[in-house]
Amino acid sequence: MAKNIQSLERAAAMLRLLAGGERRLGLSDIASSLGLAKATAHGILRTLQHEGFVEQDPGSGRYQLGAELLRLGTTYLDVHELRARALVWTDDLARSSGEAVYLGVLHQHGVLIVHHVFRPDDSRQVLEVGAMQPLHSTALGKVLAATDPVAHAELVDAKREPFTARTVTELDEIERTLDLTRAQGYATDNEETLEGVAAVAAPIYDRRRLAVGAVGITGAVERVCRDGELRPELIAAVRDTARSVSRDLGAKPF
Amino acid sequence: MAKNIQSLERAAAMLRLLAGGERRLGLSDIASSLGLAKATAHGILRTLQHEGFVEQDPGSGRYQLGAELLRLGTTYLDVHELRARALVWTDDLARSSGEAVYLGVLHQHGVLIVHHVFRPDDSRQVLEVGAMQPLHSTALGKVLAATDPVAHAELVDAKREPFTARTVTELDEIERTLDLTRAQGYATDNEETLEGVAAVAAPIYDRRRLAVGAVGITGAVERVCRDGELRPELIAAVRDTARSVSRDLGAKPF
DNA sequence: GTGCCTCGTTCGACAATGCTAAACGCTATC
DNA sequence: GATAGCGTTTAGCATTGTCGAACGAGGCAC
Repeated sequence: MAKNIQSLERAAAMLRLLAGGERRLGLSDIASSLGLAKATAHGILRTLQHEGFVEQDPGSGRYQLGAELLRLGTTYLDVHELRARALVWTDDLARSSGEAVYLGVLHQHGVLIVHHVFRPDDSRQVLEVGAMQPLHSTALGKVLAATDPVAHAELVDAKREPFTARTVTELDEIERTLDLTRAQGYATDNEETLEGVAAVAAPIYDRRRLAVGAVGITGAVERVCRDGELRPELIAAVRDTARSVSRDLGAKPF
Repeated sequence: MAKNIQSLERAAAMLRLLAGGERRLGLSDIASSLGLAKATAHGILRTLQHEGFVEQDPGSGRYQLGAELLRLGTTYLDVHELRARALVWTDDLARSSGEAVYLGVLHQHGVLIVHHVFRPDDSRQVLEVGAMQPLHSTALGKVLAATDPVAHAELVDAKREPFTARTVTELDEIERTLDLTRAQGYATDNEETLEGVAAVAAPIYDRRRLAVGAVGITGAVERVCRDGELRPELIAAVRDTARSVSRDLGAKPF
């Protein structure tokens, strides 16, 4: 394996550290967290600051993430082909289902939300684009783990946190769920991630028949479930949407 | 001035290049655009790819921005203090004015939108968080240029593009507008950026009385204007919101 | 089908580059 | 007013990233 550039790896580690820590971090904290000399950390931070990737509070001297990350992150969305193709279909799905729609792709150890359509009512909702969801408990995550080998490996390696009483963390049982997901072409999340919240998701394929993402809806269990199971018409709507997006991406329907 | 880390500067230039180019770029294009040897560019790109900041299309081998940027950019919003304080007030402003609300901060040569509340009706709207607005023609930009010396310098240096027939590009006239903005405490954009669209904005100050951002509303000129001027009640609402956020940030009201 | 061109990638050697450790000025604290 | 901690700067060394050239794989034209 070829060698990567040291200063870049360290800069990336700093950005992730700043993203993880709740509030701003001081230079000494950053240096000791990464095992670097203060001067080394300072040189990297100075450059990152000059480029807009980190900002420094003038008063305390502490560092936090910079605005350029927001600008570039938004640009990533603009270029994202899957997201662009899905935009039309997800709006329809939100309207027909009456629930919030999420579009996610595999990123590192979880699902990165790249598109989010609000539930079509006037309630206050926060945009979750850019947020991460776990692989083992969410509908989007199970779909990706069942259809993308890389996602599956990530799920096996990850520590599977129990979020609610219904969260499945044992690998054997999860594998059986993934087999079922592959067989029926969709996955559900019945209060396994959040109490009172259920979800359905289906995979999106590209022209090489590789899974490139997943689309699904999420809503209060009282609305999206009946007799403890996801309502069939919602499952059908989600699967139709996934198929439509796949076809837009060039996947053959047979 | 201290020296910055070369490889980091080059990596940042690459990310910006990838953000600027419409579609994916090839290695040779990137290397020649930045005046680097192909091997040098490849080493940086390989590291950026490993860290998730760029992705490579398996088929064509071309490079594009990576998902980690979206994740970090969203985290930037979560940590953003001004945005957090403004969240409550901007919702109220959108409801009372019936128009879309924007919150912006100075970034590089323009205004970066860090918060956007949709106009409270059922029309289809696209989220503009992460987008940039010019300093010389928008209400947010004029407010920042009038109250932040750094923003003012950026405005003077920038090339001021005429977007509509009403866009003011001459520096003398802009300076007079900025004087007026300082005197009355708000700025307007009367079809100077987009035909048929007008805006008002007011500055937000921190506890040291330094301008840290601007908040404003934007809407169709038929709704927000009367007799060719912004409606006074909208101006008052925007200024009230700006004052409330400033007070939340610790600014003394006197 | 074959040649050619261009692409992304790898290799090895050089020296420029970024790293380390120690000292600096500063602010806040007690 | 001494101290402890902060972010920052400095100087010198050797590690590190850079470069030019060569490699192998695809794609296009003919």
